[in-house]
Amino acid sequence: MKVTIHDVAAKAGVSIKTVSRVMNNEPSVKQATIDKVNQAMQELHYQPSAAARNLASTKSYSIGYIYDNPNAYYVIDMQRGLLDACRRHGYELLIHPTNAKSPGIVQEVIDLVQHSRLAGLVLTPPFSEMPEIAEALSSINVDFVRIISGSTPSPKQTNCVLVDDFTAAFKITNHLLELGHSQIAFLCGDDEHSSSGERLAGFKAALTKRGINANPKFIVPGSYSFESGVKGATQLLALPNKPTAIFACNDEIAAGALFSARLQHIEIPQQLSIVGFENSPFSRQTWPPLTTAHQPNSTIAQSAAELLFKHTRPGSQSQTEDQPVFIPELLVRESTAVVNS
Amino acid sequence: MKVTIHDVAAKAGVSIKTVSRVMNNEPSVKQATIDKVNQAMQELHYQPSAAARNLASTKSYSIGYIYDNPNAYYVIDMQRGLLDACRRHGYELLIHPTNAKSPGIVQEVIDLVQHSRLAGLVLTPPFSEMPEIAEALSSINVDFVRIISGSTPSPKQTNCVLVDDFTAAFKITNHLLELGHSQIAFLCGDDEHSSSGERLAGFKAALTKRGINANPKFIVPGSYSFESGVKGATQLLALPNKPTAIFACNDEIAAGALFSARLQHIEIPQQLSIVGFENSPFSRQTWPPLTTAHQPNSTIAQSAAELLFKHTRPGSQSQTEDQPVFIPELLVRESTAVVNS
DNA sequence: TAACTTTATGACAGCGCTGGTCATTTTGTA
DNA sequence: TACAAAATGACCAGCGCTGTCATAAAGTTA
Repeated sequence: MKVTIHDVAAKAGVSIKTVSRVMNNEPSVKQATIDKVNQAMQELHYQPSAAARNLASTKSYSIGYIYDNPNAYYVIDMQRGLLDACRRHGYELLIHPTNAKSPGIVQEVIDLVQHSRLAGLVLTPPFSEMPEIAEALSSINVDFVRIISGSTPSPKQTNCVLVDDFTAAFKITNHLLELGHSQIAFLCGDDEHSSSGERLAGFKAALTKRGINANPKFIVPGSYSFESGVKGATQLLALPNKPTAIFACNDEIAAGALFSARLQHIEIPQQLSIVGFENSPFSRQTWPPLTTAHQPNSTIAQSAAELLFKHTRPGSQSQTEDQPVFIPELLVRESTAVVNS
Repeated sequence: MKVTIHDVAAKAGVSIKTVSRVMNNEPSVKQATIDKVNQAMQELHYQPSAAARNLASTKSYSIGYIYDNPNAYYVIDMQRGLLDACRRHGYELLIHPTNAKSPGIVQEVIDLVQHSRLAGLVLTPPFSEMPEIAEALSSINVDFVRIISGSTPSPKQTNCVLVDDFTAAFKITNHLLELGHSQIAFLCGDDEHSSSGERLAGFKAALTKRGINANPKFIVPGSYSFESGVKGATQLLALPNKPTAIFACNDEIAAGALFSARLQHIEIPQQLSIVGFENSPFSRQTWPPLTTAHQPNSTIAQSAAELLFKHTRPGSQSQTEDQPVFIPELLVRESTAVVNS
C-alpha cells in the first residue's frame, strides 16, 4: 500500500540506514549496494516522504518557485520541469505567484522562505534580475538558482542557468539575412528584461557581421505584449522605406505585428517576413504560423532544480561551479520567405 | 529560536496534550484554557510544524490539484484561485500535472493522495468527468470537489461546482441570431468533455426557440484544438450552401476556423462571423479578436476549494449541500457582424 | 596469517506532533 | 456532603526519516 523506506530496505536486503545513505548520496556506500537499492526503489515506485525528511533532518526538502510572469505557457513549462526534478529527488515544490512590483516584495519572499522552511528557491525573470532579491536571499543564507539571459558563464554570476538569447537571436537574424533581407526591423520587449537586450545585441551582431548597420528607426522599443507588437509594427509600416522583415522579441509581439500587417493588407510572408521568439503555442496558432526560436523551458527548469539540489547537498560537491547554457533553436515555419524586392 | 508545542505548553501552564487539543479544536476544553493557550501561541509566534502534523496525524493539511489540460491559461487561473483559498485557510496546495489517458491513472491518483496524505482533491475536466476517478476516490474515502459543466444543481451530483455552459452557449447563439444569422454551424470539442455537449445543447436550444432547426451538416464533430478548427471550418466552407456564422466550441477551435477562412480569402466578419468560447488570451490575439464567452476561472477555483474545506472541516457543517453555479458571460468583439446576405 | 587500518553497514534514539488509554483533578449538581 | 460529569494530565507508541555511534566486512601491511 504505502511504500516506505522499510519496504525498500527489505527488498534490497539492507538496512533502512543504507537506503537513506543512497538517497542522500552519502559517501561510503559500495556501488553494488547503491545499484541494489536504486533498483528496489524503482521497482516499488518508492517516493520518500518529504514530511518525514523535513522533520528528521536539519535540512529541508522543499524548494520554492516564485513567479510573476504573464506568460502562462512559460510558467506551466517551468513548473513541470521543476516538478519532475523534485519528484526524482523526493523534494516538494511550493509555487508562489506574486507581484514583483509590490513594494514589500523582498520581505514577502523572506517570510515565505522562513515560514515554509525552504531549502532553496528557483528564480526566473523578473525576480532573477532583481539584485535586492538576491541580496536578501544571500543574507538569510538561502540557496537559490537564477535563470537568466546570458551567453557566457561568468565567475561572478554563480548559481545561474543561462539562456543564450544572444546566439539564438544571431541565428534567427541570419535566417532572415539568408533569405535576402537587409531591411530588418526589431521590436523590443521590456527594457527591464535583459532577454530583450540580449536578443537585440544578437540581432545587431548578425547584421554587423554582414556589413549592414542597423537603421536606428528600425529598432523600436516596446514591451512583451501583443499590443506592443501592434503598435510597433504599425509605426514601422508607416515609414517611407518600410522594412522587409521584422524580428519580434517574442511570439506575442510577433502576433501583434502580424495583426497590424493584416490590418494594412500586407501579405505575410510575401510582402513582409516576421519572426518571433519562444515557440509559445501562439506561434503555431497564427496565420501563417511563426518562424521562431524554441526555448526548452521544461528542461531549463529541471537543470535549475538539479543545480539547486547540488548546492543543497554537500555530498556531491561539484568540482567547478557549472553554469548550464541553453541555446534556443531556430524553428522555421511559414512567416518568413525570400525577400520580395 | 524554534518554538515547539512544549514551549507553548510551558508558557500556558498546561500539558502539551491540551495544547494539541486546542489546536485541533477537540471537545472538552474549557474556554478559559483555550484562551490561555491561544494567547501563549500568539505571544510566542508559534507555528505548528506542518511536517510533524502531517507525519503524525491521519488528517492532512494540504489539498491537491490534478490536471491535464493543454490550456495553460486555464491551469494558471485555477492555481491562483486555489492558492488564494489555501492561504486563507492555512492549507498547502500540491499541484500534479499528469496524463489523464495513461492506463495507470487511477492508481497514480490514489498513490498521490495516499503518499502525500492529501485532505482532498480539486478535479477539473477531464478528471472531473471520469467516473473511475470519482469511484476510486470515494472508495479510499478522500474528499474531492469536481468542477463540471452543468446548469442545474442535482442532488445526485454532490460536491460539484457547476459551469453553466448551456446557458452561456444559448446566449452566444442568441447574439448571432440577433445579428441576423440563421445559417449557423457548430464546431464541437472533444466528445469526452461534457462541456462540448452542453454547449451544443445550448446552441440547439437557442435555434429551436427561434424556430430554426439545425442543419445536421452544420454540426461538425471535433476536438478542442486549433487543428480541429482548421479541419472543421475547411469542411464547412466547402459546402455548397456555406454557413454565415460559425460557433466554435472554444477559442482554439475558433482560431483554427479563422485560419481556415483566411486561407480561403474569406473576410471575417464581413463574409463570415466566428465566435469562440472561454476568453483565453488567444481570443484577443487573433485577427480580428474573437467574440467569446468569459469564464471566471480563478473565482470558480476559489469556490471549489472553499467547498472542499467545508467538507473537510467537520466543525462548520453545511446545512444544505450547495452547488455554486457560474455562467460564462458573452463578450462581443470583432469577429461577429450583421449577416451579409 | 596476524595485526591493523579503512570502508561499509547496521542498531538505535529522536525530530514534533497526534491519538489512544487511563488516572487524576476540577467542576457542577442534587 | 456526596457523587456524577467534565476537564486535564501522564504516558506510550508511532508517523518515516536522519544523525550518531558502534560494529562488521574488506583491504593492507609486515
